[in-house]
Amino acid sequence: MISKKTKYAINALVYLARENKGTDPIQISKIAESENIPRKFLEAILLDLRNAGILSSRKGKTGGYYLHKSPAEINVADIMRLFDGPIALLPCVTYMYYERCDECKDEATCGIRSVFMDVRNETVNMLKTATLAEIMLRSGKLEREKKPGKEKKKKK
Amino acid sequence: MISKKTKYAINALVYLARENKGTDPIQISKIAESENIPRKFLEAILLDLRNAGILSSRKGKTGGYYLHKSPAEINVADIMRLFDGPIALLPCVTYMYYERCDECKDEATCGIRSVFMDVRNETVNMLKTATLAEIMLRSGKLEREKKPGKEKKKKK
DNA sequence: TTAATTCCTATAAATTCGATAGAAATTATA
DNA sequence: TATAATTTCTATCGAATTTATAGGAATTAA
Repeated sequence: MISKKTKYAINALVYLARENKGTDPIQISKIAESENIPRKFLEAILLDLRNAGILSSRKGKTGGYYLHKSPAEINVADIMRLFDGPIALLPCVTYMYYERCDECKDEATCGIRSVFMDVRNETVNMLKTATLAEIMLRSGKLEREKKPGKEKKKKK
Repeated sequence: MISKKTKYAINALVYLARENKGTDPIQISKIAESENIPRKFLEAILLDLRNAGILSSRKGKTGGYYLHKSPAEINVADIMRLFDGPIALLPCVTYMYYERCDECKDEATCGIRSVFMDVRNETVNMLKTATLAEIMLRSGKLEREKKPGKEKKKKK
């Protein structure tokens, strides 16, 4: 399971991607209220995102947060790594934070490692594809499926 | 990351699958020593595996543990679920232990949920395929690749 | 009866998670 | 220049989880 921090972060980012039509930054309290995130907790999260170069901020009155990159450049894999650490399920199959399993006999021939290596690769691929842009696209699609509107369906 | 419990469990199971040529059960201490697992900790793990119907045991002198199912019927997904709970990364995309995200507005149109649903499906598929038999097969393959023996290579 | 084992219950230290409190620094604007 | 609204920083805290360990009861072969 991902942590609440990561979940809150993704929700906040999607909100910012959606709402940021104008150029004005959006305040913490507005995001917190809209996304049902504890105010003070969100504060720390946004700060981390800013220090990671994903968000920018303006201080003082009329201050707030806004995306530092385009929604297509921000992906879930990076957010998860920032708050929860490696995506891999075993320390011996991470790229960045590799650590040997102390109980392991021979890593090179470990069948367990081989399995979890495949899982990591597949998962990272999927989560890298999951950008804010992609997430918004999916919501849109789901909404259109939900209420079959008056527009002609192109599919099928 | 999976817990040490799960990692130890998988290692112990693979060991049992490999070693259990004869019919005699294998003792906790032997597994613990061979796989570098704290004795008392392993005790609890094996008990859980037994209660889950994956291992059987014999008590008293000459007692020990052995597989209750064939290596092809024991998969990593089940082991992970037993010790670490759901494989899904969000509570709203598990099959067995579904729980609504309290901060969520509309689950049916949630783009985040859609992404994590895909990830869960793919991961579960891979981990179900990862049986003890499959893990042993992979080790064998890796060993053959490591020391290119005298046998003719069939591949390429 | 003894020795060797699994089984059971209780506990404990260390770490992580989710969150809050309070005040300092910054900035627009009246 | 003063004020109000905001981000930023530091510190702390309780609860849950993880990773074990201790000690003895129950079981069984010899």
